[in-house]
Amino acid sequence: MSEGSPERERGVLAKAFDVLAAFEGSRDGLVLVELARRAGLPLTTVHRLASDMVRQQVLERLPDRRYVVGRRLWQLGLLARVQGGLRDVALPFMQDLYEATRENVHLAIRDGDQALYLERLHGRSSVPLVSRAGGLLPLHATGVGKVLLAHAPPEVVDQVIKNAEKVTPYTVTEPGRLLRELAEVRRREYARTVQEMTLGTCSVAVPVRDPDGIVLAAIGLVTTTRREPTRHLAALRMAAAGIARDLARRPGGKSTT
Amino acid sequence: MSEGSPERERGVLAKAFDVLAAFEGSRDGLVLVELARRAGLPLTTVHRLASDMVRQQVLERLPDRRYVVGRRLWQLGLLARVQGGLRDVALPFMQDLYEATRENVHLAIRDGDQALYLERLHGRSSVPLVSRAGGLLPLHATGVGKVLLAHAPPEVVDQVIKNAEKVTPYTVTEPGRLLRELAEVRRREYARTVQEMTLGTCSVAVPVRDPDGIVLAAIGLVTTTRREPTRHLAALRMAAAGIARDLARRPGGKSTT
DNA sequence: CTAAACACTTCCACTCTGCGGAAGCGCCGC
DNA sequence: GCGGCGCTTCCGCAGAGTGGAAGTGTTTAG
Repeated sequence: MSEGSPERERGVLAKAFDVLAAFEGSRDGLVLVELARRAGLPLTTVHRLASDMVRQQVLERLPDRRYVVGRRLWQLGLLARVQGGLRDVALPFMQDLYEATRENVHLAIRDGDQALYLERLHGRSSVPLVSRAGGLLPLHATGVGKVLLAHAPPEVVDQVIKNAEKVTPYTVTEPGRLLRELAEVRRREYARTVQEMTLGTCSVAVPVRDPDGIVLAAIGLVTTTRREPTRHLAALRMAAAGIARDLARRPGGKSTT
Repeated sequence: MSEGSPERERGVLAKAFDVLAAFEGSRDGLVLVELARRAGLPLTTVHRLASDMVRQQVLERLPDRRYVVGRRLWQLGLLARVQGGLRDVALPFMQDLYEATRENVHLAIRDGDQALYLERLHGRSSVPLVSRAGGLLPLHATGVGKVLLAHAPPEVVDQVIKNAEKVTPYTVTEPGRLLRELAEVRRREYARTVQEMTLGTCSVAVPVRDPDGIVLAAIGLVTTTRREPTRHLAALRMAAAGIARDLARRPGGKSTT
């Protein structure tokens, strides 16, 4: 294969996960030929792998020939305690925050040069967003992302700034401006964005720290531009402090990553 | 292999999912030898498979040699829209229900002869429980389970009743008594249990129906025995009706399973 | 109505991946 | 120092997995 890695990299298992990864850009499932195309594998190979995974209930084949990710993968995925179970500790505080504000509530961690959303709470009256649990969004264009970036190692900051692209016309991508923003985030301990990820929305986010003061995650709110999110700053900080407190109280005390 | 199924069943993929399944009974991760034992596979085979899955970030190996399920599997698992995305539709209603009652809120579907929990919401003051999202519990011993069982095909009811075992001394397992309870659940459209799954707790659950009236899921509350859960019946029914209404409004209109 | 396009299934000769017991290493407890 | 435990590496080879080709069935366009 052309990946420049050990040729044993492309065994059955690797191919199976290529197939599963193909669903990441999909909303409504994929027919076999499209699945093969996205996975970058021959049709027959994908046919066989997909059939095996349907048998395992990892994939499901709908009557209209589309494949979707199956419940078995969902069940197995839930066995993961991402960031040491941070999501489970944070969830009650996120619920409190949702109740208090009725806005979208996000919890995210840094995953390389992106923000990985651990959870998103929202109500039926919350502004619709592109974020979802398990999803990745740019660090430079989101509130939680800016908090995470502000506390990232310098090489990550350099990489993100070098590759920063506009998502909306308002997305800040100029290196100098971004660096000043990140310094401001560290100084005042919160980030605020206006229409940088989605037009019509703005956000505010604060860091969640471990007992050693290391920033593990960011928690944030997203509202419409008609509602100023920083008025919820006190509530956000209370939620972040509560999460930090409960993390400190746990036997392990620290995350496993 | 001795499974009596097609011999191709035991390929690499099947073994890999055997390995992942081994984590289902685990809380704190597994060392290699324990993983091999639980997966029922030779040590060398599991070593190779586990190393491949670590490379894929599907598993993670901790400094103390334990393996845990990794964030990649979590991310891929979240691509599944179990029961057609029912959880996502139901979540705002579950949040409302949690706010109104401050108790554990469950959403479950029937998975063969067990209850599969799609989501569980709880606060820091809610009574601790064994249930978790992605987990399975017996149909005959839980509130949501009894609702699901009451609306299951007769062969499922027969199987569950035949195999019913006590989880606590209060678990109802006598066939006649169970059948009468299920008839009562159908008549009054809710189930109530007292200490059948966990001592000190009781529960109430109601059906969630699709536009054709088919019971898709059950939503329920679990409280301590000191707090009568049926006083929340009206709130539960409102939540179930709201979920049903939103399900009916969706383009697909129906679940995909 | 017909042809083209598309999605999918099955075949099968062949390659090379994946197999797992054995041997050996390192660490820990007694 | 020894035994037990967890883990890593080796390696010959059997058969699992490969994928292009051919064929089937359905849908779409003219």
